[in-house]
Amino acid sequence: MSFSHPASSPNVTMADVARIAGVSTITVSRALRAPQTVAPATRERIEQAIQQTGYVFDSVAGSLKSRRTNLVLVLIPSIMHSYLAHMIQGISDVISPRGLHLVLGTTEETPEGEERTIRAFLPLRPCAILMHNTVHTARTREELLRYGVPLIETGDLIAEPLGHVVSYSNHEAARAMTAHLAATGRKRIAFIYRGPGNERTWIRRSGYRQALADAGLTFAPELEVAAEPGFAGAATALRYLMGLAQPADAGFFVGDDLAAGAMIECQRQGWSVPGRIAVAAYDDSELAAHVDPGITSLRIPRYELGRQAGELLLESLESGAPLSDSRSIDLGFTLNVRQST
Amino acid sequence: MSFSHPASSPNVTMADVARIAGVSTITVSRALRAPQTVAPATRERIEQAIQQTGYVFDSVAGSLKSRRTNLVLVLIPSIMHSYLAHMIQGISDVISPRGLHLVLGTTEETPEGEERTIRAFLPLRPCAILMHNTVHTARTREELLRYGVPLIETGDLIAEPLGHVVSYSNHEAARAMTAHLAATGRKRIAFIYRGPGNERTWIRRSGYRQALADAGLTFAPELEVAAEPGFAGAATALRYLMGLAQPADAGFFVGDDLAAGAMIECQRQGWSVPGRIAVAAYDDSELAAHVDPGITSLRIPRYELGRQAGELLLESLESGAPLSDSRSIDLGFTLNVRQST
DNA sequence: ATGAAAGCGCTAACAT
DNA sequence: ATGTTAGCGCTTTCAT
Repeated sequence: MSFSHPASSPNVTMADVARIAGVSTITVSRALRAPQTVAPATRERIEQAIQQTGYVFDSVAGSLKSRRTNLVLVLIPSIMHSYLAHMIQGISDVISPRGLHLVLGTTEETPEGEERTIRAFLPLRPCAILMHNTVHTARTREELLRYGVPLIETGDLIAEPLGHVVSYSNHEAARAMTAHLAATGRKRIAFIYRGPGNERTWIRRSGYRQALADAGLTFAPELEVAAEPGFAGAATALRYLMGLAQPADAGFFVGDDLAAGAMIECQRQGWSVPGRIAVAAYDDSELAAHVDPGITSLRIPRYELGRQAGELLLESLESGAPLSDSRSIDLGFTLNVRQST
Repeated sequence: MSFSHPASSPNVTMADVARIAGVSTITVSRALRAPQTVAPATRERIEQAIQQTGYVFDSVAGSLKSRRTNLVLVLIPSIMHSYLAHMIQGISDVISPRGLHLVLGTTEETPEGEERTIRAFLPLRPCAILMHNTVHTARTREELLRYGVPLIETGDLIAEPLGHVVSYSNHEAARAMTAHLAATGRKRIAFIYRGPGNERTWIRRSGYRQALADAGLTFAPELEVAAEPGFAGAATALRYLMGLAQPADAGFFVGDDLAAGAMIECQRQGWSVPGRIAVAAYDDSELAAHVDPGITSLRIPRYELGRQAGELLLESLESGAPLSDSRSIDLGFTLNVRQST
């Protein structure tokens, strides 16, 4: 597509500012980037020239020569996943004060979508890349490693990351919750996830299965249910589970709002919680804490995940350490037991 | 800050590709941007050279020469406001296929924050700017107009926009809901907003007050309450309203999740809804529709707001029309009446 | 503390 | 359909 709209019309350049201030362009450049290296009096004249002309620095030109942008690419499955908002805010809070900007891309939940998105974004020359995903195509892995900027993966603690990892263990979190349900005497614990599920879903499911095995409970395939998104999906899944020959006595709802939908359905049907069925949620929310009965949930430190990822990114940029010596940070999770279990 | 990390190491340039393909750089450039203007055989050789070298286009250099970036600046109050996610997704869905990238900035809810953010982002030379805000400092207005790219404001239909407007009327929406409450016989209608409130809050309040006047109800200052954020804030506000000498008989909850918090408190206190008090929400949500009783809410077309803003932005970029001939699009709202009123 | 020269990797403008 | 020339606005490098 060709845009006839100029980014900015007859423009004031650094050269103009320099001329007015009676210095060379490089001095203006230094006054902007490292003020302390320019004499106060000179700086003053430059400031005035900038005010007078309304000069706006052009980082496109700056980046071309310096071979360094201030763009951080953040790749997420979808913007609509509200649970990512906290993480993104965490990233933003850390990088913005350092002059870095956040460019948002979505992967549509698939490695292929991620590959397309990355290919579309690399021409921007981001100075770092953060991905809420740990499963990539071979080409993506290769292209990212070749590109050579700091890489951070979030989403799960993985064995062979591309670069840094900041996360918690999905497997352990799901296992801990399932173990809690088993410890409170539940025998028919269902695992309800938002279909069609992604890599993290399967990891969580493996934690669930492991906890069942640990507790000596028999694994029942009919208790693993892919729910349609939304409250209605949760309700449908729950009705199915309660209608089984051997009904579920606990539901572990893995995904945005699934547990809330289930609670509403229990109320509607008159199924007492936790009397008839225990309800547990993967992700904590204000709702989970405030409804009556409160919903037992896993608290994932989403904001902190973003903050730490941002910090790590800044450190990496400053140290210039090679991708190969990467760090893996485990931020853990908390099991908030409430009245629903 | 100085980063020693190169955005990309010893790089393949267009000149390298051109040499290998046996053409000039401009031909490679054309093959990438307008393939149909290059002979198929030539194109083929260029493709191969790109594959072979792993060449990645550098849009920093491209933008410098063409004076045109593909960055769209999207300014929002805060990333944590989940109701904006739909709008941002709408924008993204429209602009991504056209090769534009979304850069996210936050204004911290104040015109001064917005001014700082814009100043920090203008050096990126975004090709368009979208703001979920209609109140700007004088300097911001001046800087944006001078900068000269297409501008879109969302958040409210305003009389004197900087550029285009895509929104609905906050005043009319609040008025319609309040009128509905009055029409169903409520006399003591409370207006509960998330404190400290922003420009949109006051506009909505003016709609509320207008509807009261229209219905011949006396305005009661004690019925306008700034709630603390979160469910607890809504509960506190509600208890206050019910404890008044003349208690409220309807609550219009204006802000994220306030209504849900109120419903929970009603349940806890045993206040029947809508018998003892009617509950209405400014913003529709899945929760509002599914809880029992369902919550009467205003549906704001958030995704569509983003989509249309994106479309308008693309049109503006293509037409190159001056900022002055801007459009104002009213997407309206819907009043979803449910059992809570 | 400041400057001169060179050039980053592309694309506009004008050929042919 | 393809090429030549020039230069976008900065920063690097090397001087002074």
